[in-house]
Amino acid sequence: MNVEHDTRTRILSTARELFHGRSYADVGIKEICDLAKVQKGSFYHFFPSKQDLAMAVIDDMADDWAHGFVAEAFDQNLPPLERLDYMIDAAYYWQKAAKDIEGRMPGCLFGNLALEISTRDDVLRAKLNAVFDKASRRFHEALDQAVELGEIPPLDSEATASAMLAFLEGIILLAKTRNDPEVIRDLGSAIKTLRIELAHPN
Amino acid sequence: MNVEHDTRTRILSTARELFHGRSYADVGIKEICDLAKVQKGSFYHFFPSKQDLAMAVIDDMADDWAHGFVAEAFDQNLPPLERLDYMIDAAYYWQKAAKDIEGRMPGCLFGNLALEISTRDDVLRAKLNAVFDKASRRFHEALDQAVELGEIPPLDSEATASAMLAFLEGIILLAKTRNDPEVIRDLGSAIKTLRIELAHPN
DNA sequence: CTTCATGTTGACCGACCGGTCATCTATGAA
DNA sequence: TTCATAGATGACCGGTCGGTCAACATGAAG
Repeated sequence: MNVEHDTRTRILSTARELFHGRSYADVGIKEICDLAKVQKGSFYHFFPSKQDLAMAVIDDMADDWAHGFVAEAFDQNLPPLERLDYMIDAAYYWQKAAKDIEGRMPGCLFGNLALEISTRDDVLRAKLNAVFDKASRRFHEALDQAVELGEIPPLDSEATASAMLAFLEGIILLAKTRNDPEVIRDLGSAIKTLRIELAHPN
Repeated sequence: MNVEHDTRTRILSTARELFHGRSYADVGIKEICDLAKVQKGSFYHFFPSKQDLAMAVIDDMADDWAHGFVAEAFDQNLPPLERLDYMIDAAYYWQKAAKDIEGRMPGCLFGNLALEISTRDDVLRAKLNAVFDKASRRFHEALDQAVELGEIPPLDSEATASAMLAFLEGIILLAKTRNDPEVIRDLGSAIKTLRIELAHPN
């Protein structure tokens, strides 16, 4: 067992929770250490800086995400268009659960961090961008398959995929501002109506 | 002339710029004072706390916004559906101008603040929510008029309006993460395809 | 038994945080 | 001329920030 990395893991998951629930700037290293029951010197043994911690947190969350409900939602056995609904549902239930427990909607960690730090830290911005790109590719794939199966007419699937991801982030943003996860369900159904036509192949 | 309020105005516009370009937590009162050429004591003469400053900044920006290009975009003389494109265009040009000057996309001040502080400060959250509500009403009105004019079939105009606002915020978020204002134009066109049907009137 | 790497401890650093306050100045009305 | 008020000044507060460091514990390899 990775007892050797237990401390690191504890730091990581504590930081993830705190960053997600509040913000990057608002959470101090001391607070993370206290909650994770780790000494400050130990922290800096594993993470050279707060920025490095943020990088690790993003990686960690992106992994859990990709192998968790995103993998479920974009299951190849599901009809492509149903995957979109599944993704919305997953976001809804996640945020609802969080709100039921903590009383407030944390929103999407990636979206939160992106808006908070992408003007200040280009490295973190690039990393978050990569996460979004990867997510966008899932939508892209689903759309291409839907076209192949004749479920929808041909369209600019790459741009539409990005638009769908943007819409997902947007409704989570709005839901968080309203502190009401139901917004995700109420508006989320519209994701399938989004559509960007193929450019004229002049 | 309001020389009497010149100091206050300088604080306000400086804070607005800094909050918009970076974040709430990352900008200190000292920095605002230095840039606005105001003494700290003077600052606290006008604003009881940083939170009050944020409130004022949001009000200030919301005013400029409502009377500025939002008023233009949602001009009653424009065909309803064109207003949507106009709004996307306005967002695009604004962000592009900002990037050309400062090298980075600040995104939407309201969206930025909403994700950063709405889990920590319910008063500010409520204020931002009100701003979004007001913006949503413009979309709502445009949609209702489009239905009236027979330009689009009847739909749940209120929910669709919210979805459109969410989409706008979402593409700005994605564009900011990519640091590329073109994203707004490329994806923005899809806003008109968003559609939420009326609930079954069983 | 020694060596060395991995990890732990907690005191410590300078800088900065949001916020306070006594003091001073400028203005305009009585 | 007096007086009240609005505003400006900058030193000061306790606390926290991200980060450093030398000393120490542990355990496996030689």
